[in-house]
Amino acid sequence: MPTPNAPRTARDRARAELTREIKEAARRQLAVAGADGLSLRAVSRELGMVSSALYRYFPSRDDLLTALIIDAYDAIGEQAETAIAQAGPGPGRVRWAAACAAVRAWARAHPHEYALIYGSPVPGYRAPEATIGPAARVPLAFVGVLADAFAAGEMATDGEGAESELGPELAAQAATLAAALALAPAVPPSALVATMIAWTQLYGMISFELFGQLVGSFEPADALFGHAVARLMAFVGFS
Amino acid sequence: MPTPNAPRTARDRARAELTREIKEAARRQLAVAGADGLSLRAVSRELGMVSSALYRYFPSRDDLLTALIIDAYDAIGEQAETAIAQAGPGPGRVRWAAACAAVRAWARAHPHEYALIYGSPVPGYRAPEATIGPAARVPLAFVGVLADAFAAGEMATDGEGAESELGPELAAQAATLAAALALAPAVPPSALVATMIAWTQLYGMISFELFGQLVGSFEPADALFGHAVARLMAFVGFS
DNA sequence: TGTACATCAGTGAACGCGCGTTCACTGATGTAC
DNA sequence: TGTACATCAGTGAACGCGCGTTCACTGATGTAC
Repeated sequence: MPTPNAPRTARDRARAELTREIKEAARRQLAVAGADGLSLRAVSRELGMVSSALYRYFPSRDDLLTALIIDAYDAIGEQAETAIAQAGPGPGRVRWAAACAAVRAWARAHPHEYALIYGSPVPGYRAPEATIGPAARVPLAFVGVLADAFAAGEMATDGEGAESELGPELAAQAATLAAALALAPAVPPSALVATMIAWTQLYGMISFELFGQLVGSFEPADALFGHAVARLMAFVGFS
Repeated sequence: MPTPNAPRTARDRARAELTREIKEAARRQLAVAGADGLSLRAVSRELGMVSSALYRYFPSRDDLLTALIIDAYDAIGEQAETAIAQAGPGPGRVRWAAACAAVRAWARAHPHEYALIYGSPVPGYRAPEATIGPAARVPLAFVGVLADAFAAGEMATDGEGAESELGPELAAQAATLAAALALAPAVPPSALVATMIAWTQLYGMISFELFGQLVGSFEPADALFGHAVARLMAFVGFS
């Protein structure tokens, strides 16, 4: 009894496999030439096909690029989610730290895919809506850890002054977001802001490391990363 | 009496001016096509010249790119330095905040040049050593503010526990850097690490804003930025 | 001040290259009866 | 189970394009005497 939605025929199986191989070859291309330099002809060459054959699988170069972007977002998101799950049901700070380490590990293992999704945008390429969901997985994973920690009563509450510190505009943005994510009222807006700051910090540190801005100062970056993650957890409010 | 080192002849003056115009046209090209897409032919077209004429000014495409990179680093560095100088001799936190705001303002005003220097590296392009000095100006500007604040006794010292918190590897890296920058012993290594973290944070936030990762959450980012800068100053130790 | 020569900026043609995409085609695989 | 037809994957040639770089050249600008 075959799995539902699984390819039925040999043709379907061959198609699924070739689609995967095309994306793999394209990912290898990314490393050599970057997103701008991704070339259908180079991909087809690597697969021993004629370039026009790729059009049976992807309607255009941009569609292939989109597929790679979605895959990359999904991969790094899944890595974060898995790390959180494997960190088990202990204190939230363990899951948080595991997620940070997982994101960095994925980035270091796939620097060109990381650059594809978090680097400077490719001029002339407009990311379609289908990328929005996958792109949100990593930040949502962090928010999930945060919400669980609040539910478990682990978080240091800043007292009544916390919200006013945000200022009216930021408080409003955070409240809107908290409502949209169904976090209110358990998770205070200030914690959401702190998470966003922690996430931009994580991103900044990984990008500096990968893009070579740390060369000559804090390289290798393991110690700096570990230290920053620890400090950031206190900043977000993990006890 | 002409300024020393100033162009003497009409030919020299024309050369300096055209060099400037070429770089300006190239910067406009960056916005359209990105660093990868920067094309000598497009630049020459915009200037009404034949493409081979550019070789009188830049020996190759990569050399033009290098010139743009150095200019961009110098421009954002100078912006930071100027902002610090204009913030006057008051408390260091005022100069620090001014520097953060200046860096963000420059990035928003020149997003494509920002992407050129801080975005994902262009595959196949190797930044020459001449970029190292200009690249260091912004972080050094922050370090300068930090050192002044320590000299003025403004910084909250963390007590004797501060260094051990760093861990041996990070403490060693920071100590080496502090010595190289002639900051020891006035500026403790932990403050240098905190500055580095603040700088990666600043970079992460600006990049997220510019590269569109904030769309749908904390956009416009002014409030988030102001809040983060304030929190980060406390983190670094400004009182 | 005037002349002879050297330097330099810009031209236009050409080189060899790689690219995305289209199109009519052949032959293999799958489907309906 | 066997046959007739439809679907689909992959081919190879071609389209029009833009690119970086080289090279011999012309004419203007600068310099030395």
